Amino acid sequence: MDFEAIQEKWLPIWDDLAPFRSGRPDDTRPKKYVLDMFPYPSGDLHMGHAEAYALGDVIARYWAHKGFNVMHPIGWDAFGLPAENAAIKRNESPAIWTYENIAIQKASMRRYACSFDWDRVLHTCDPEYYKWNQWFFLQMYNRGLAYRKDSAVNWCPSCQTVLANEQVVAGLCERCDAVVTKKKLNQWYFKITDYADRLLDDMSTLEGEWPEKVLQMQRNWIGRSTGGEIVFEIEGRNQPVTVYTTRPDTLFGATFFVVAADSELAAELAKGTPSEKEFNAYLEKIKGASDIERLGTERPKTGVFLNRYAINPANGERLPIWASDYVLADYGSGAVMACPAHDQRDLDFAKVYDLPVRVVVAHETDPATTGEATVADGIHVNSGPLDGLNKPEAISRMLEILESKNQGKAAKNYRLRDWLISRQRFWGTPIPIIHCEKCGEVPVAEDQLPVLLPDAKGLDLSPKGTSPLGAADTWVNVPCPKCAGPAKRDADTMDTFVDSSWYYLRYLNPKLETAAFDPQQAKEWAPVDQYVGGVTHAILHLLYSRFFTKVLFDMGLVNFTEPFTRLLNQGMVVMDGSAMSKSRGNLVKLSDELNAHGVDAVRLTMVFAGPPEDDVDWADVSPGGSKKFLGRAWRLAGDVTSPVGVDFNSGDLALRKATHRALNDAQLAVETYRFNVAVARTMELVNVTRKAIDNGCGPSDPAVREAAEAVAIMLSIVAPYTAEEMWERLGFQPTVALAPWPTVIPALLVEDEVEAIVQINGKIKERILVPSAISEDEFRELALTLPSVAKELSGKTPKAIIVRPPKLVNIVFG
RNA sequence: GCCCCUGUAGUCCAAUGGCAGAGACAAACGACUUAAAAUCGUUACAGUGUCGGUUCGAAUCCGACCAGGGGUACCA
Repeated sequence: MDFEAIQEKWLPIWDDLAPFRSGRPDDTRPKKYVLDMFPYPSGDLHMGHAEAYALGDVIARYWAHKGFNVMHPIGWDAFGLPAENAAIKRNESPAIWTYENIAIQKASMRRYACSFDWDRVLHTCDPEYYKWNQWFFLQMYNRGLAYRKDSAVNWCPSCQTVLANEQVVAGLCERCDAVVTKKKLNQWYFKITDYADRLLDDMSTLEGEWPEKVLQMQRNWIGRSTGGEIVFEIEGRNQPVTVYTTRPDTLFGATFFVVAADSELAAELAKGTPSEKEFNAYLEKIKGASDIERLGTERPKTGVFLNRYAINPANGERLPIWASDYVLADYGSGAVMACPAHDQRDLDFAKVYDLPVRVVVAHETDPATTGEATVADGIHVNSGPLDGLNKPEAISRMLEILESKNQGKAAKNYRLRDWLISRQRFWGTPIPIIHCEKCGEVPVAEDQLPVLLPDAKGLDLSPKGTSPLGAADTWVNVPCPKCAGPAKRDADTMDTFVDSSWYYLRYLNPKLETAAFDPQQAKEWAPVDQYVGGVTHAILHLLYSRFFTKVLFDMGLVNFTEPFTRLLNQGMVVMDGSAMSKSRGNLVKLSDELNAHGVDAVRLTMVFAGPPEDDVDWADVSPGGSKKFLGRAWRLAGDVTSPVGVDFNSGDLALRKATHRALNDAQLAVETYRFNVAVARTMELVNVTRKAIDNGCGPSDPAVREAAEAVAIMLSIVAPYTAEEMWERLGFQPTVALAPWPTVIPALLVEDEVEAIVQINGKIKERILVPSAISEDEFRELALTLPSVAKELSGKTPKAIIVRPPKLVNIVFG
């Protein structure tokens, strides 16, 4: 079997037949939307793509065989930094590099036999696409969900650019390994925190449909906690400060008060005090601290006493106020009540500065001497009205007391922060806002969209800390839409995660000019029935897309609140136990593997390697073995001598049973993501059929044809070229991709007789053939009258006899 | 530190609480061959990370521990 020739033979035929076009209006088949995460066009496809798309293809092709109108689109996540870097290096527009790579990847996907609907392709860098990013931005803006604020962002002093969190690896810039620092910039945000509760609570509908791991990661990321807000008066300040705590029950144990050193509150409190100088010096020190230092887990606590006091609302005590960097400025109110006996961080701090530790929850050990804060439940002491209560009782009692005095209330808090979408980069979606000295922020009118990117020619794209767009004078300087005075466009571009948050809807009608997507089509196709992609996107992309979908629901544009009904995370392809990389020298090139073994063998190897969510170690698998198997399957089709349409009913019963058992097991396996098992069933059927041909019913038996046809169809979800060849050899017209999955005949799944085991005290005594329909009484009787069993029984009365027809009888003696 | 996942033949992996083996890789031997490759056939290989518990019965359920992997990083 010459796979090169076979590949060349079928590609034009598939182009012609386009079996996976899903847009025909007269198509009455039920719809199914299968979506692979779209690739970033950096170079050609690699082994990771090969695995992901092989798995997505199994699912898409399977449902097509099962009679569904499957939509399986592909596109490119085409904005992003690598294009910009390539552009700088090659001194040309990022667009050229991007579209070149898209063409390369597209050709590889075609060769890889991906069952994509090539009529639905989209590229996020097309103005026709990013126009709608801008439109969504304006909708967000109008709904109060897009806003600007100053905040400290990751900054690489060497590259002179802002970095996303994902680009900071262990405190270092992923590109140049410089130590990343923080820089304060005015940035755009989407208010995802408004949706925190819904993002969390709606996950109950994804239970069992998404990997538990992903749901867990999202829950942790959102990080909802419950507790209370407590109002502290500050001596010498009119305004009180509210702090959030999960442990209002320990308020009587508070011995000091801490504000985030980098917060405005800290600066204000320090001002004019004897501590001001010391505070400023401290602030300088921690501002210079890199993430590396910050990441040190054993980092000792530091801080400055501000010579100010807060009043504990529970007992009127004066609490010294400290400023420290162990309190985060952007969580809660940037200030905490410190109860060292029952909070480890507070205890660590108290130990450094010799602050008092007061136990309010009784425990065998004393935190002050052990250095271990006691966080467990216990009886409250030294706490006035809370004495004698346990933790939950004390929490609600304290909240009642505070509430009655207007000094606090129950509250929730989230770890989730708003989504920073500004990027100081060229190759992205321009933010459709114009800044006017007189009118302030003015949104671009919807009918003026898209705000096109300027020509990159002549622009300096090299990173320098400000957006390259700002230097495009003719582009950036525009009259204010409101007052016609001089104004400037916002020069930042959007995070590319905006692009991918709604692309699944654009596929429904990627050429639509009047809207981002067609709500009617969305009703018919969306949400996505099956999403397939890497676990690397477990948090950000999936969370953002869920957020967008909820906003769209609130806008009345879609009638669902979750974008992806089922999610499959495939593992990575690794080599010798570790991720492939050039520097490690363990890179396996996909094109080499394809040239050596053929597309089908590589796809089969990916699918057969193990459960899809596990990593595939290319050192552990055998594309050569896959190729051999494909040859065996293919030869089967050539051996069949009975004609197309022969009546299978007269075929060899044993082989027919094997065929229907295999079909049944394989479909069950595919539907539960056990693709490797489905392949094993196919291999089993091939082996059985081979034996039937050579040493059994012979090649002319109709059951052999039935089996070979089943193999072709089962194989076509994994190895489309081989399956197509088999289908042709079996006398059919192309394409096997549209052949219906054979209907499993239930009667052929039933065995007349099965081997049962008889146990005595759980140990196997006998194996007997019994009718599979045997009744419990008959089965028990049969087992008990076996000579060897009867011998054991003589004179003794069993304590219990467990009968599980038709598989097992267990006779238990005391 | 906290949270999650996974531990089954030499290797990758299967087994609704019911005979540990479906499938494959690698190995050994054999057939074919002048020989090799390819192909075909045969064989061998573990008692399921450890300890305890539940059960008539545990790879499977529960608990502790060990090992590997992943997520997260002072979130009050």
